Amino acid sequence: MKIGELAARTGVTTRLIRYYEQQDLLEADRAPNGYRTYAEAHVERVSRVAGLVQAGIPTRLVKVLLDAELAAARDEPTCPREVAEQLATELVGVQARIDCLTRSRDSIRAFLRATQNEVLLREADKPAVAV
Amino acid sequence: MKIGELAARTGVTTRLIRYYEQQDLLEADRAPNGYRTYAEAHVERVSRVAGLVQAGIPTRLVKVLLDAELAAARDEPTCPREVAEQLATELVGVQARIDCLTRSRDSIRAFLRATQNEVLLREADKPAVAV
DNA sequence: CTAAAGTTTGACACTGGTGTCAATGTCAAG
DNA sequence: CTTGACATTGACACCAGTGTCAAACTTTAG
Repeated sequence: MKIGELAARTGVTTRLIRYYEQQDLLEADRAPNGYRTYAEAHVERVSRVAGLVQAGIPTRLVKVLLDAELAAARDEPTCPREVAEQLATELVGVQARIDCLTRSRDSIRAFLRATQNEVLLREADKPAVAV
Repeated sequence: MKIGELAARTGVTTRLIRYYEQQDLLEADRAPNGYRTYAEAHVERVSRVAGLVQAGIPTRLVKVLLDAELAAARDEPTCPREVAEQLATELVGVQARIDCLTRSRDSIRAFLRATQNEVLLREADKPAVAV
């Protein structure tokens, strides 16, 4: 699939897809004509990247995270001490973000509930198409 | 307490505290000499603000979120339909971020576990001083 | 009284993530 | 072959969040 389709399927602009590639978060094969070509797996990847970036993780770290994820997937026991420590550090940062967001989510819910707007809640909770 | 102390206690630079105030996320009383003075409650508030901003919520929205939180605290049934809808929208965004981060957190954990770095995990999990 | 530390406002500047535009190339449909 | 949709690269630009520095004032310590 070409970049346009990938963009459409992920809701991420082509501009950003190229940017992420430039930041080394993505790799793309090239068709003989120079066009980038993507496989199914890239849809997921792009969504994840965009999600993390939107959640305030700088691209540099997104790379580290996703790389570790890959390494784990095909369990490579190789892990330079230093990388592990960096991840551990990052872990607490991520957890802090989660806690903070969770708290806000809960207050938003409480607020909507308290103001007779449960209707909106139902709508918001269902999808869960999150990546 | 003055801005310096507040900064020390929250780990947020004075620069940012002033910035947040300028963005209308914070209010500060002024001592006769012009110095900003803060109450205990501000420690919490500043931490929350910084946390949300770090989690990728733009300051404009942070204001909306925290305002709703306050309103809910002293249950004001007042809630312009429009605000409720904005919050509902924001809610799904927040939830998406949470899901994405949670997923990454779990993979980091799995990775560290898989590479015999449990030691680091213990360290990272304990504190939970999150705000 | 003086020196050091803290505060105030304001300005300049940088970085990272994005939008947008331009010039050029490729491909598919009429 | 021409037209229109989509790709490519590269540049310019913008905004938000931060850092940092400067000049002036206040307060605290010695």
